Amino acid sequence: MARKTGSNGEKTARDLRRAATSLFARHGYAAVSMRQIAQAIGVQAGALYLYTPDKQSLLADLMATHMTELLDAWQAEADAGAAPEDRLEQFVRFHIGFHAGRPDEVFIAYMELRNLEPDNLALLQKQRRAYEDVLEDILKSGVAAGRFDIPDTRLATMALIAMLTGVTTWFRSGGRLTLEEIEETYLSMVRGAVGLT
Amino acid sequence: MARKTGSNGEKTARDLRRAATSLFARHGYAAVSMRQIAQAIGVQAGALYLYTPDKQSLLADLMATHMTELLDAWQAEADAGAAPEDRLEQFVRFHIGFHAGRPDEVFIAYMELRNLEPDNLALLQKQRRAYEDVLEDILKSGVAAGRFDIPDTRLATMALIAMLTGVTTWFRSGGRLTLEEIEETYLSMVRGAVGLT
DNA sequence: GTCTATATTACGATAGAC
DNA sequence: GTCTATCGTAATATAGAC
Repeated sequence: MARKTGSNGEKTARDLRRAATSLFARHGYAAVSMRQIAQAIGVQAGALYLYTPDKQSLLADLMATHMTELLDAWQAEADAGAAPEDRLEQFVRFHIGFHAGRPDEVFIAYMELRNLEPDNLALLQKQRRAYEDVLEDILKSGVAAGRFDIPDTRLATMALIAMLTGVTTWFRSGGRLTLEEIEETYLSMVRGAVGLT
Repeated sequence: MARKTGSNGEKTARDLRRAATSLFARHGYAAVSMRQIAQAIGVQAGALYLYTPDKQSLLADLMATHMTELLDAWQAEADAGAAPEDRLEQFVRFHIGFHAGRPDEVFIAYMELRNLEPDNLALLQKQRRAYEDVLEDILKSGVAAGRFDIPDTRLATMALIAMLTGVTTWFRSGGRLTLEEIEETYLSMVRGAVGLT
């Protein structure tokens, strides 16, 4: 009971982020008004400005938070000492699992880059690049160990991330395939694509 | 000289489509105003309504035209009688080549679905599905012929199209790699992913 | 912390002159 | 075919009461 009666700030702050994430993903940042967000959480539009200095900062914060969580989650479970093929498998499972559980955040992180102002865009591109480098490092180590057959690790990185991230555009929990089945299929395609026998 | 002096309608109509395509791709449909489009082609905002009944129709028309051109272009060069692995190669080269030459249209076709009104969305999803079926038919024929090793052709279709379309997000003519080099690399990754030896 | 009220600006679309 | 002018609406953001 850290908060006073009638004071709802922390809950409203959480609701705001959740509502904005959902609305931005569904309709796009530019198409969503502050009034819509306010209505979704049951406050007046003016009250939103207690929690964010402006609409742009809200978008930038949602995107940066998502990328930070992504990078932290990987750091927490990565095993840098494992063999390249095992690290690749771990990455594929991690990427699909993490992204499938956050379809709205992923959608925003990929679709709303163009609505970020320059400073915010620069930060996000740095974070994306750091995540791409995670996979590229794995591919490089596999090539160095003679386990992977990849002419250009940068190109393969972009290709594989695009393939894996695409899952979020059509995956729905409870659909035709379980996440485990999808992971298996994608893993075998990724293995084939990098030339693992 | 089919047109009268001082009459510029056909050129303006072309300019309108080109400017709208560029602006929608760069900033997003919802973020672009009719005034911006008008300014880009040097007319007043009101004049745009001589060429489109409204902003939504303009978007829907651009997207449907792109998909129609994509499907027609494939029909014009597809060789349905060839062996599965040859048809797959042809599709990969076609897809990369066609999409790399139209980055703005591709961007819009994938990003602005959520801004289409229901009737327009239904048409576009039908067209997308038809294009996805092109690849899935190839994969199915390869599986039937014992040439491809694919547990789920629908899943593989979505994965491969996501991978191939991703090229447009970073490919720039004159960059580090030529389109031919990219085609070769992607082709070898696709071959591996479908289990072609 | 949330409210009402409002300043300011911009939007999509239309009317009618030329 | 394009213009100017404008209607009606809605946007972001702020001010100040409670």
